[in-house]
Amino acid sequence: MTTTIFATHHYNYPQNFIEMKPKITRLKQAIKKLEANLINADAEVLAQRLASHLGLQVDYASELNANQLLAATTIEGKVLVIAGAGSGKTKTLTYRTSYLIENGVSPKEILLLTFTRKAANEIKGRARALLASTPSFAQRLNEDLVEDKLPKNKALNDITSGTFHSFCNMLLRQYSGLLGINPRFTILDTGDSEDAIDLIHKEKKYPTKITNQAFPRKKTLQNIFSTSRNRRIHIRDLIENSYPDIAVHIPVIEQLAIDFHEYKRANHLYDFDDIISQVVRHLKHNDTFRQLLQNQYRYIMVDEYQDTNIPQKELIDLICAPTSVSLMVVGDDNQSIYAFRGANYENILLFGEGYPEAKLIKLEQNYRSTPAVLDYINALSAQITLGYQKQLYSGVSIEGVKPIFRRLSDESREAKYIADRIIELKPDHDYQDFAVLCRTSFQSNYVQLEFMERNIPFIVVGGIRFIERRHIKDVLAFVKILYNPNDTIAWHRILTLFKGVGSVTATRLTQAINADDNSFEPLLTTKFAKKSTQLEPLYKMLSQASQAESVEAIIELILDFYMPVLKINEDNWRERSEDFRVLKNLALEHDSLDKFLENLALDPPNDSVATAGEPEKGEEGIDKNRNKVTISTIHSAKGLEWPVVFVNSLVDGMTPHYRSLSDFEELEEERKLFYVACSRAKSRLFLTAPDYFSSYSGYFDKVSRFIAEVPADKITVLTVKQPLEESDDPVWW
DNA sequence: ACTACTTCACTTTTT
DNA sequence: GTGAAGTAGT
Repeated sequence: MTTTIFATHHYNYPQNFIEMKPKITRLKQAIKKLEANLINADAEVLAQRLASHLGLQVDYASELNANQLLAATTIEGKVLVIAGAGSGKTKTLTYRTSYLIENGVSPKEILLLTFTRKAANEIKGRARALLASTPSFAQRLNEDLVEDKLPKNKALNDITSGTFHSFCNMLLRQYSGLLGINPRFTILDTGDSEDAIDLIHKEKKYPTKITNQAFPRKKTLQNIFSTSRNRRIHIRDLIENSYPDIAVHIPVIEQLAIDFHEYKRANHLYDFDDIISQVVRHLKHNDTFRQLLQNQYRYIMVDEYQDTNIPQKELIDLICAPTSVSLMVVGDDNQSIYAFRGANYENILLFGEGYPEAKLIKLEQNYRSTPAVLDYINALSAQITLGYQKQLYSGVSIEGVKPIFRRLSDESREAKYIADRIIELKPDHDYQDFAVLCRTSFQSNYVQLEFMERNIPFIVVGGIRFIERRHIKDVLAFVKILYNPNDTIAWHRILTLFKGVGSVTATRLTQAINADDNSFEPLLTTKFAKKSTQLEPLYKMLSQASQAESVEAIIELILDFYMPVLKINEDNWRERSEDFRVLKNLALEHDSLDKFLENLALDPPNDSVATAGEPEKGEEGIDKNRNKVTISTIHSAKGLEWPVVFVNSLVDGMTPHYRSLSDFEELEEERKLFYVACSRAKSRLFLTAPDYFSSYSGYFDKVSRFIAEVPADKITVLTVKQPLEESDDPVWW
């Protein structure tokens, strides 16, 4: 029996474990079944495979390891690739893409779905570089191109790639005729959806209270509607199970969901869920549409499959239904951390159930971490109840340093300890080699403070996103109504900016405009016109903007109008207006309104980045702006890596988060989250925990169970006997 | 429609 | 313990 750290601690197991058992059993069976279809790299088979294509330009065999090569060259059938942390997943997809093309697959037949556009572009870009770097292929490409008078590298641009949302958005617009929908729709982000729900609630005059039980807030409602759709749970069941205190409102909420849906359809509005679900609906009911896509996309690759939700899985299944369509889904079941957004970890575990003939390939060689770190993350992996068997191994023989766990009296000490280690290791590293990963963004505050005091430059990832800032949403609302005058949510947002115009007037005015064939005249002519002196200038601005030549010109006009309004409404208008520069730059990059709006909605700039600290003076060869310590939430760190990683707040209640303690699946996801955090480290991993954590939610003082449950030999626990230089704190168990 | 008071929810957030 | 959002009263 292995000794674990803090073996004396007792942690309550989630109460619903018993109920979970049948589900666990089913999942385990599905896993076992697919494990039986595991294919391993057989040198002979691979050699044959490559030999049969003597014309291959890229040297796949020397660039990839055996299983990567297997995955890259298995191009028919349905395949699940379990790609462990740091196992070269992107590289494999890149080489597979180029292998497909070298095998004569037309780029137009390839569909590559990822979770960010960045990932899709990276794979495409790297595949292009790969093919271009082999002279004869590049030449061949060019010859084709001269012939077809196509721009350079057009071939790879023809690959359909992007996120599920951008793919579906494209389909809805491109096939609007076939599907019988209006292609000029606008996209509601989460906040817009909330506003819409609230608006409908008021318009329909539904009760706000039943027997003294308050009606849920718009945020809660949006959450319920979205979860209900993404996880395919009836609103009634969802509320009864997860929101029991609002059960009296179920009938009204169900009706509201229907109203919300009709409202969106009537006004050409799609929320994030609609974009996918509507495509799924059309695929199910429109045979022409389905066959069209099935014939077009013959080679489909899906990245991060563990984080797909049910509608996304259905979308893939509908297109991939014919056995002739090739499907490769890639993911790591240990890294599914987005259940709160509807991601369904069962998709990856049940892959073999949907495709009984499916093959399984595992990438287990890790190119990131030292053996000492790998040993630890393998031990963490062993604690995860459900998943494919996997054992990561390192190609590196230098053992490295075991992860270090250190408990400190409070969060400030924790931050100090982290800063100390950075200063200590700095001689051998750049600042950009370090990352501090936190369970919640709030937990980074102490670290930020400490870094500021010590002049450690840092960059914070996460927080309020650019696109969600109020003034950005305001400006975009103007753009939206120019594109889709039926965007009642945008109208409402604009009109209520003005003093004297409230919810009622805004709704009436919007109705008048929509009823008047979307002319802006009612701003001047209706009895509401004199509610605010701003309406006439608004009319003028909109009329001008609708004639404007470029997106940039439109933004300029809007800003001229909006700046005075912002000055009245916000004290920090100067600070806020800084963001408009970003907006203007984006406008320059787009030549049409729909592309501009689409990009902002589906690929928003990640400019919510706060920075501080003095850049290093005279440091050579390093971009000052980039040489900073990263402070990030664990979620935002997924897919990234650093030589030195710190994970803080390892108190049971913070990590795992107290809201997850009573639910088996939620606790399991927290465990995976910790796994993601630790597997970001290349050579050094520091784990820290304060002595206690207390808030409105309770008082927590046990070390995280994720630390406690791992065999003691995998980690170095610093104790009193190994004091740190300035350590005057007692060491806490 | 605006304001002052009260209540409530409160991780994570690739879309 | 804190902010946003909802309610009641002007």
